[in-house]
Amino acid sequence: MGLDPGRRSIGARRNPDSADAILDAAEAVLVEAGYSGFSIEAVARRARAGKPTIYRWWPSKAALLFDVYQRLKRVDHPDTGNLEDDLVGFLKSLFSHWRETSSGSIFRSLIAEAQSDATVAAVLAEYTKGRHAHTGQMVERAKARGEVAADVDATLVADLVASFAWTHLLTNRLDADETTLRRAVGYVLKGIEADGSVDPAAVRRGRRRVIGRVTG
Amino acid sequence: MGLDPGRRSIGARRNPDSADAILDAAEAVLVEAGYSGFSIEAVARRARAGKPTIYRWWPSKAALLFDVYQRLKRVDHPDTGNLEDDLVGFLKSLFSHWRETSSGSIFRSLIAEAQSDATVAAVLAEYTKGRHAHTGQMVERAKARGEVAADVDATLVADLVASFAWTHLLTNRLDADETTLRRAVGYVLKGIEADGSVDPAAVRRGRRRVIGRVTG
Amino acid sequence: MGLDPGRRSIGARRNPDSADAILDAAEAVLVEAGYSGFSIEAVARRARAGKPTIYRWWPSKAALLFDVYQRLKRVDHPDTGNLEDDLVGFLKSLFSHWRETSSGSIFRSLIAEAQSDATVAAVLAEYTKGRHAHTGQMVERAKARGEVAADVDATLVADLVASFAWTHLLTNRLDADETTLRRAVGYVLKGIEADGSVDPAAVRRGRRRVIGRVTG
Amino acid sequence: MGLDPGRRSIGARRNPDSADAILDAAEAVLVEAGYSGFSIEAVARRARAGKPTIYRWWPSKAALLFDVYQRLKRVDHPDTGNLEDDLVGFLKSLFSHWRETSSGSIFRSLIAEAQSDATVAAVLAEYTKGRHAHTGQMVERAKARGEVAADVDATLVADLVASFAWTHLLTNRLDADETTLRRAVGYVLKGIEADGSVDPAAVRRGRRRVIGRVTG
DNA sequence: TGCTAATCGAGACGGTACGTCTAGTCTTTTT
DNA sequence: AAAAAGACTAGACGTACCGTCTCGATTAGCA
Repeated sequence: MGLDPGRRSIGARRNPDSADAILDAAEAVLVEAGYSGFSIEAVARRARAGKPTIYRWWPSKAALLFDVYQRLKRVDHPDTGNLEDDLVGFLKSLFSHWRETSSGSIFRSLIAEAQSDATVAAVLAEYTKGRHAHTGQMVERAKARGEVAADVDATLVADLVASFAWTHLLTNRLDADETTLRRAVGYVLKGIEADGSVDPAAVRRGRRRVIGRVTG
Repeated sequence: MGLDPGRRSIGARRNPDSADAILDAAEAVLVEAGYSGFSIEAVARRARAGKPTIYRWWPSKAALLFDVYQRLKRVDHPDTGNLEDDLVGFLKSLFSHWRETSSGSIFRSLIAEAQSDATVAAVLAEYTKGRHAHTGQMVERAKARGEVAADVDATLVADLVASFAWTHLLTNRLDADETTLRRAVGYVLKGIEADGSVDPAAVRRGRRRVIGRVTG
Repeated sequence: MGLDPGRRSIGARRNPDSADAILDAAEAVLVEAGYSGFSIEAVARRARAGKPTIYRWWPSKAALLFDVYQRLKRVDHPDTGNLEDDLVGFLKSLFSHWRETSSGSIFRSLIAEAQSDATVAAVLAEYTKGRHAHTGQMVERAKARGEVAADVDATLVADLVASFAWTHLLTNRLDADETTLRRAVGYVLKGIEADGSVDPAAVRRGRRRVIGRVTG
Repeated sequence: MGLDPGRRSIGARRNPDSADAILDAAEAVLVEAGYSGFSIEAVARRARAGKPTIYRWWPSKAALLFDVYQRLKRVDHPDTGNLEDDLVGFLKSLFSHWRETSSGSIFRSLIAEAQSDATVAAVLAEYTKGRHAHTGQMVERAKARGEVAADVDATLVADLVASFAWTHLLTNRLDADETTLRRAVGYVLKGIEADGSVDPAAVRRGRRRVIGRVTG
């Protein structure tokens, strides 16, 4: 861990060991004590760092959280050649990433922090926008393949999907199974109206229930 | 406001004036100082109430927030006889309610609070579940009318729609115009696939089977 | 003890059971929790009485302490026919009374209380004056027997002896053995005994009154 | 007063300005509001100091009182070459010191505090012991001069004299005139002189007039 | 090589809020 | 009329953090 007791200044420039020790400590504190126990004071104690050292490099609690999150965040947007699988795969990997690393706790904390700190909110908004654009590319690829209507707002679709993920994170429902994720994605992709025509469950069972507008 | 300086005990039972003054003060503090400035101490000061009086009736900051929210929350689930209009109307009224009253700030704060306090998280989860069930009834009505496939998971649809609302609240995007809301609802209702008619299984097998609007 | 759970009002007059229960509880609280844990609140809880009931009959914490003390205080001023034995006996019985009942704690508390409450101080002063007069009677009896010079200030002697007792109480030194008490009394006595020989007043007037054992 | 608004940390060590401001404030609060109005909160307000700064250096209310008292306490034990004058002088200077500075209030408070806090009691006991030893030296000097019998317990004499002072402090009787003090001291002294028969006035003149047990 | 400047751990500082405790007052209900 | 019950405002308790500050030590890079 970053508990290097003899860590000192390395001269008139940032000591990367300190930065690492602080990020390590921040993650550890968050995991062990939760967001409510996460304080600059606790991180400094854990990292054997002076508080000013933290404040020098991270202006706020959230900035620190953000860096910790960035260090962990590696969610790929798969390209299976099929939008449903892309989206389900994205949600699955995001959920499991949030569940199995500390990144879930961190991101929750970040969202919470944004509710009381406007600058954090701005940063989070910016970040979210970027992520939506990124996720939206899966939809754009589907458009290019002709899977999806050309006038569909890819960012809005990304927003719908990401929103679903966010709220499940925020309400401790990251244990959703693949069936539920696939069903949710299916609703966005194919709709739920009676003559939207495909029953996803039926489809999965290998049968089709044609419901409407079928003639002859 | 509730700044009744002469408020006293009314005997060995709860004084509703005090309760009101505290809820009023809580709302005012939240509006004026934001979630970061929202403290029991500040509420007590504003309400001219003793802290123990607050703690006697609300075990936590969140419990107080919750009551303040409940006092304001009046979002109806319209019954227009048409699911799209129902859902768009629901989102519109929810967004404007959050935008135009303090309930938006309060609910954001509540979600934030839930991230650091497990009991709040539990209460919020319970509440959310109830709201989803309620919203899901719009879908159930549509099912009954035959608008929506019988095996659609109404709660999941409600989840999708509510998630969209939550994230817009949490990221300061309550200014979404009706067009955007209608489009988002439309995606869930009708799907986004090119002609609403792709058999995903087929796609998964690399082929496309046109299933709808098939003539002859 | 006074923990009668079903005690009720007995109508439009003071309920002696309540008074007793309160005094019992006050004593018990003082013994169990010490002066720092002694509060009207705690006494009310212990006595299963309402705080107003206590305040109705005892205007202050000290008034209650005083009554509790009075209930216990039974220190006799022995008359052995010899002043030294009288005073030593008095101190012995006072020390053991303070040591072996709760009255020591109570009186200490009373003195402490008097330091922050002027009305208590006044009551205590009055009480002390009365006790000194009482104790002084032992000296007066000795005067009558000719043991002590006629112009000795009996109250001042009582003051000296009582002061010794007070400070030993206040500094947890009630374990003084009889030898010490007798020695202390002895120091005071030999100066006032009829043949202790010098009349201080006379000395101050520049004259000497030889009192005893002078020959030639 | 100590109302230095810009007082700040001077690095990772105690700021003597803060300490002074706090001691000043403590004394002022005690003088102005009395012991009942003396709270750490009030001292912090008065000193413009944070409560934790006070608690960092003084573990309890009493520790603070003690330091304030120590700052003021300058009672000399005079050496007039005559024990009576030494003791009367000591009492006179102690009484006037207690009367004319705030040290009287402070010491009273300290004694009161000791009645509810065992650690304070211990400190006070230690302090008292030290003072008695100190005062006892006046008696020891008198022994060396042959004024006092060799087997007299100097500490016990000091105890008797100090007890008299304490109780007068605790019962608002610091207005005792010199005659009373001299009489009280006289009572104790005449009993401890070498043969119970010295004329103090004569001693003061440097001569000893044997008055008792004189033969032929 | 010696000086300057930035960085480090450390921890004190003035503050604010926490959640609990007690003070003393008040009113209703019960006897 | 008095007791029980318990709510009320008020404010102190001692603790945890906040974000800022100053210190003395350390070391890179410039002179």
